[in-house]
Amino acid sequence: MADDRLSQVFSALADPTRRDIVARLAAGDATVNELAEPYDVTVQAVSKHIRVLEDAGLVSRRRDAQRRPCHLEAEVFDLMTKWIERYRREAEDRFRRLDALLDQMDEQPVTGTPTEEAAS
Amino acid sequence: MADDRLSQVFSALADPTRRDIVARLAAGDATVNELAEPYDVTVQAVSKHIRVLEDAGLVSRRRDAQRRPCHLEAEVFDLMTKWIERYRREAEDRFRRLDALLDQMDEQPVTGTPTEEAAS
DNA sequence: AGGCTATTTAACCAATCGGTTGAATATGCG
DNA sequence: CGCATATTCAACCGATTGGTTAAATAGCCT
Repeated sequence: MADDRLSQVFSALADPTRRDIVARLAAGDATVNELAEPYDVTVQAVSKHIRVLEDAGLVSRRRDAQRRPCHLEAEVFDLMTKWIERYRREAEDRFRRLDALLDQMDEQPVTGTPTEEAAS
Repeated sequence: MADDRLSQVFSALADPTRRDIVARLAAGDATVNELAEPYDVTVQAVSKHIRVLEDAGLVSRRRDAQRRPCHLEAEVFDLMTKWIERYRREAEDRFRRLDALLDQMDEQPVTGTPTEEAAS
């Protein structure tokens, strides 16, 4: 994986277990053990998943005695949505222009040369 | 990588070269060779990248003689934005409720027991 | 048919990933 | 202190990834 922030975030969310962890953290903070409970992998594996989310900036952690509760940092989502929305909009605009062109051709079929069109 | 659609899409966009390809396709369709030109990897490597984007449903392809022009399928972005927005909203709502609670405590500091509060 | 261009397939390689087990570290509690 | 709990670190393993080179396939053009 490339080490830029956007790549890290997309990559972190490319794993279903990590997405599920994020989903659960959206409802409230939780410790590693709490998060690990529903999955049938070891707590060490979950600890690694959390590390990935933390490195991506999606999760931050407090200290509470021997516990390390996780907190979702939802602002990072903005990075993704901005990227996504930008290119979605570009593609949709292009699509709309094509639609408009087709409508225009429907009303006024192109039968001659561009020169003829310019003369009208 | 898990084989569910959302994982595929996130995973496909976790690579900067593939994100750049998507960005360029947002401006208009292009062939494999055209897409490969600016990068200093082989055209075969780019062909593989396009395959990944295609499998994720982000790109579709026409046939034009020996060329295979790529077209961006922006609808798939919806899958991601829906997922992201859902949990972002949940986390922000939680944050807002916490804010409201803090404001309330500011106006009316908690000095007694819950029983006292109920009696007032 | 034969050659040129565009693209994919195959086989390989080093690095990374997601998982494991086992040991280490950190902190609260009696 | 000594023990239990929570979490991480280290070493390892098989599968996947992103790249390579070399060969195969597909479809123009003369």
